[in-house]
Amino acid sequence: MSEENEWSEYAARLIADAGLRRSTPRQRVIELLAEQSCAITALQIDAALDGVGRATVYRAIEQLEELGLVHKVDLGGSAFGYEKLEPSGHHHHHIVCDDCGKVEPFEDEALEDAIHDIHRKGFKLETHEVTLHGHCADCS
Amino acid sequence: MSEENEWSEYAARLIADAGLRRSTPRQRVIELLAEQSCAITALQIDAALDGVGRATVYRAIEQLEELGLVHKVDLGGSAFGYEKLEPSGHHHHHIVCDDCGKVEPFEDEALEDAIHDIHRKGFKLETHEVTLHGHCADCS
DNA sequence: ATAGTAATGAGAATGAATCTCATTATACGA
DNA sequence: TCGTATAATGAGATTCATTCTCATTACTAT
Repeated sequence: MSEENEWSEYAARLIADAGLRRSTPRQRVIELLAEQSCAITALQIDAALDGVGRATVYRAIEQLEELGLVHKVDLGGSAFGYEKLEPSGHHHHHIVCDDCGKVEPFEDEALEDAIHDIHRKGFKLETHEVTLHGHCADCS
Repeated sequence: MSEENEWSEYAARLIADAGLRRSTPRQRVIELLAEQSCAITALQIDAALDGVGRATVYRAIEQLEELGLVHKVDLGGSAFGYEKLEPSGHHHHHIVCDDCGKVEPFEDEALEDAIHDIHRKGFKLETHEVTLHGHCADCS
């Protein structure tokens, strides 16, 4: 099974388990998010899905976030980006060019290890977000 | 010299080097940022400084950011936070409770080491931001 | 002191995100 | 399958952080 389908079926299951209905608009948001390999903004989703209202897009994202299916990331632009959270835990972080706004995903095992070694009394840690800032080759 | 004064004098120097004038409103923004031990929003700065216009606060922050004196952080709320960047490079990251919004700073040497070992071809890295998300003791 | 111009503040404008509420569609029991 | 309860939706209004405009003020160098 492709990773996209895996995630969207996983999402459908958690939605059902939460007692929410399987509505077409929400399903379309899920499928669009499933196709992305990196973050996408709420307004991009809204623009991509004709016939799905903006409010529905934001509501769907909010629910998916609460279920731990989607992660909000600040990529330096004017709007937030959202990306799916694989049930496997596999994920990437981002490098942002502060000049042109270009975003590139990256993965680093040592970084993940260091983060998982962090424990803070009184906090149950769930997710984390790492963003590296700098200048890309074109802007240097 | 206290760390606050160190930073605000460093900031004043970079402002001057950039050919900008030493204006009272901008100086007050710098001093307020210098006093903070963690992030503060633009509107909090605006509210704290009577007689300093909102536009001036945002403009000052923007300039300080460009000079590498201030760092913007997304702490999950509706507005961004800003905090001073010590010339020594000494800094902290943040743990956010996704339920109540509480923010706590933390430092971790192993994490910093792992980040400094990351190199990405075609990118000149400058700063980084790490945010851990979870639930605090009160919300668990 | 004065001229040149960076900087400011009040308020308007923008734009992402949220809210409202009348309408529609889904799930579930009969 | 039908009917009902109610979750979910969409259009548009609203909120609120941030940015822009522009006439006025105040640094700075001469």
